[in-house]
Amino acid sequence: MYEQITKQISHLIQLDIKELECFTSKLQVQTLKKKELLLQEGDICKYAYFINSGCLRYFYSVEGVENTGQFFFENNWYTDYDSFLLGKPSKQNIEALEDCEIVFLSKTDLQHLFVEVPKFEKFGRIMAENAYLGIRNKNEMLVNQTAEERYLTLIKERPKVFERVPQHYIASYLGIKPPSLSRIRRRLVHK
Amino acid sequence: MYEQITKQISHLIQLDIKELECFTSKLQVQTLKKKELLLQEGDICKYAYFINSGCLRYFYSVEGVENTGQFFFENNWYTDYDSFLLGKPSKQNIEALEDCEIVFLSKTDLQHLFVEVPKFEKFGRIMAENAYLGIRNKNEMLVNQTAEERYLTLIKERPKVFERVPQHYIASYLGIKPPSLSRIRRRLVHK
DNA sequence: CGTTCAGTTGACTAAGGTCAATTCCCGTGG
DNA sequence: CCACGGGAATTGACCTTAGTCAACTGAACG
Repeated sequence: MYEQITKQISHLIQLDIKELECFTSKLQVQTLKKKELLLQEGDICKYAYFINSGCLRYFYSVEGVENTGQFFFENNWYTDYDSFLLGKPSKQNIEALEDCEIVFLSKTDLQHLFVEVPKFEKFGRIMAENAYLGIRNKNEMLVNQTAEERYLTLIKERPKVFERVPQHYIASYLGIKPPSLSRIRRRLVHK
Repeated sequence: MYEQITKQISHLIQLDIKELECFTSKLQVQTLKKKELLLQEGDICKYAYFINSGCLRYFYSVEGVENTGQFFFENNWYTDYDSFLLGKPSKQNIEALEDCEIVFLSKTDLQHLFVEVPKFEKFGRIMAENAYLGIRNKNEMLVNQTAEERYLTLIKERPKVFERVPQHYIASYLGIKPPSLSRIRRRLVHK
């Protein structure tokens, strides 16, 4: 159940059996069917989620239009850090794109962990740093590249996304509508 | 010299005189003239910068076009976290928009600090969390709002920016060109 | 088989970009 | 004190890109 997550943690910080046990005792597991929501807009995000298997996306829903921010696959963490840190209602929805097994850790348990085993502060820092790097990367993509360049970057760097995610979600991730993605694809094959 | 920064730190973590001294002993100061660069694209960002006075922006330069990411004023930290954390060349330029006094802390000193005074791990985590929240906020603005909405949000939430920053930088921050910002402004007064 | 939904395509629209001319603002030096 | 120079901001004419809407195709599933 917790092999993947403990493997990752051990890679990050040196822990003895007892400390590791203290960590895993705080974990919970849940499964999700495809299309189910792990978090809904308006909820306060009280957990950090680790994907054992499956695939998630988060999206904003603005005036009925969905705006996909990112896709996450197995062995990755995700949480709406904004809501999680500040304890305010989330603007995001987190949805299963496939059936998923999710391990999760509550904010209060994480805070206890920081006190009981201060080494976990480092874990907390690295989580935050990774969250930063992820959104920063997405941001640079949106700001510095054209839609076509973003598409090419995604194909090159994360071809897996195209194998596991429907194209209208990819369009939304790229910041365009499905017809535009179609046209970009057509332009590119005709070159 | 270090009053502002120590005040901020003390607010974050409980430190005795000796620990605080350990921190300040690692700080350095530098001044910048308006338009000077604190960091140039291609450099590896080895420092975290705290603004004692003045105002900075960071921007990307892509095919000769500048792309402003954010403005920072006194009593705020900034660093190119991507370059800082990963030790890779920065894609950003950090420029003084006014004459500045900058306090800075090197990455190696920060790492020593984490070892000498582990409480500073918390400081590191909060720095990363804030960096995340900042870019996350900017990203949501770009992704969920139209150019006009972004302009109105900026006026409402950070009117100071309009008092201290030339409009062509603001346009670039909003993700548009100066003529477009001009037209948005005109449309709005005629309503 | 028929329903449903993703993906594509065409015709048209809208938002923002580009380029160039003009005006405004401000600092500097005669 | 005023005139000039230069960059910032505005404006107009035109262009490019993506969005919208609707029709159509095709594959998936019950």
